[in-house]
Amino acid sequence: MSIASLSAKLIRKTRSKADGKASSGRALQKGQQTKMAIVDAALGLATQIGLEGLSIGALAEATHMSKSGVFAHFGSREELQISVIHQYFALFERDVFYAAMEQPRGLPRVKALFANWMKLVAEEIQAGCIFISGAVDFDDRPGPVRDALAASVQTWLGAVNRAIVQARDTGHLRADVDEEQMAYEIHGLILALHYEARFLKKPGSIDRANTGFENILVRYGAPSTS
Amino acid sequence: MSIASLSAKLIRKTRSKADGKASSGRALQKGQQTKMAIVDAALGLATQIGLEGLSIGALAEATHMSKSGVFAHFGSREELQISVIHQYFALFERDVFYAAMEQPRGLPRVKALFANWMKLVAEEIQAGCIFISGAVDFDDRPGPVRDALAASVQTWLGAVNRAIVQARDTGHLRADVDEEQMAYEIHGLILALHYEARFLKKPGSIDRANTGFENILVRYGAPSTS
DNA sequence: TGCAAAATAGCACGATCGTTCTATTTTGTA
DNA sequence: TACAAAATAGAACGATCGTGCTATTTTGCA
Repeated sequence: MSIASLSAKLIRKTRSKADGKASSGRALQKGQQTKMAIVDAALGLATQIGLEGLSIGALAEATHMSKSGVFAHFGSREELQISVIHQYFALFERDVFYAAMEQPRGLPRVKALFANWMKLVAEEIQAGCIFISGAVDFDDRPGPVRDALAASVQTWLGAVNRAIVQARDTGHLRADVDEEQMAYEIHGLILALHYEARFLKKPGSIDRANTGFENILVRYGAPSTS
Repeated sequence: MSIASLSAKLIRKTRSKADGKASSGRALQKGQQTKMAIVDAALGLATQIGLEGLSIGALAEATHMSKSGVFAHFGSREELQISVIHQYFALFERDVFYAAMEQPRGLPRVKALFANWMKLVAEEIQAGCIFISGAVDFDDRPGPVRDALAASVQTWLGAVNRAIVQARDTGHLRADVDEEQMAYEIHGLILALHYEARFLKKPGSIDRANTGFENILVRYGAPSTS
């Protein structure tokens, strides 16, 4: 719910053009369509070569447009990168967050969040995850891109924390569970999957991440539950 | 031991110039000195902006040399990056691996490996770790740089695995411990520390990593031991 | 102390980058 | 259908990149 409203705000901010010229009633739509197509292509490129490696020239070639034609939709490379981040966030929200919200509160929802997260990152062993690569690209570079990326990640991690708290309050987890600690350990399993599977190409990493999650559940699970 | 011999091989390969001209008995040394100074400066730059962000121009400015003067020592940017990787590996080996080898085999050594690793990464919250940033930079780009980086990381993770096996054989860990699984979970704790502390600037991450390690020890520790 | 070799500097190259400016084409409506 | 606005293209800019080529300086030994 709160992750949704925040995401809506982010997307709205992206849609509005940077310049302050009030659009005089006219509502053309062709531009919006191609802009969406460009952002989609940009997301595809960014997952492979990272947000930093994303260049307008390569993006123009991928979309069969001119550099200036692509550029005009964003006004700056930073704005393009931010659009990509918001697009990825929306995708992440749909496939991981909302899909898990169909499960009842408590342990089932926590399990679903992790399972969906795993599924996405497992696909990203081939494609790359901009929440992870972007963190490295921008961990030392302040600015609006970094802010947008950190905000998206923190929103997501906050959702994980809330699900853990609910599971604790429902009695599915031990009463003394520190949700930040549990979320931290889960986050580590995901990051290790991306590192060992994507970079080191080590087989069996997915199983190890799942086993790690089961170990965490055993440790933090309420005595009554398995 | 084996991590040492491999490291020696890597360093030797770096020292030898790329061209095949047999140096005719003469043994000048000034060049080696400045080359080491350049590599040190390059390592400092690379930890901040990453191996990919490392440029010869910036490095020349940092060392008060000309671009071509710096370049001549390596012959290519890739060779420079590889030299930086080997330099970082040697540093890592000294501060983390060898320092832990002073502890007796078994649980003490495993604990020391993690503690030293934590100490280094905790310092790198400010500086950045090229084993982590490099993994993102090169996870989709084959070549000698990627190979050198992956080889260094795998050597290190192999050392961790061996220490875990020793601890299991010594009876300090449960007999059914899967060393790959335990090393994976430890690796995740380190990666989450780098991510949450360096990128998200979230306080308390160091404590969470240490708590996570204690949790792992409780789960995998032999029943007789604490 | 001279002299060859090594080390360093200076300069220029092609390529790519983000960005700006000015046409030209396309779009949606009055 | 005409017309203004929006969308796109084209060309050029300054900057930076890695790299090669050619001086010039520095080094270490005979």
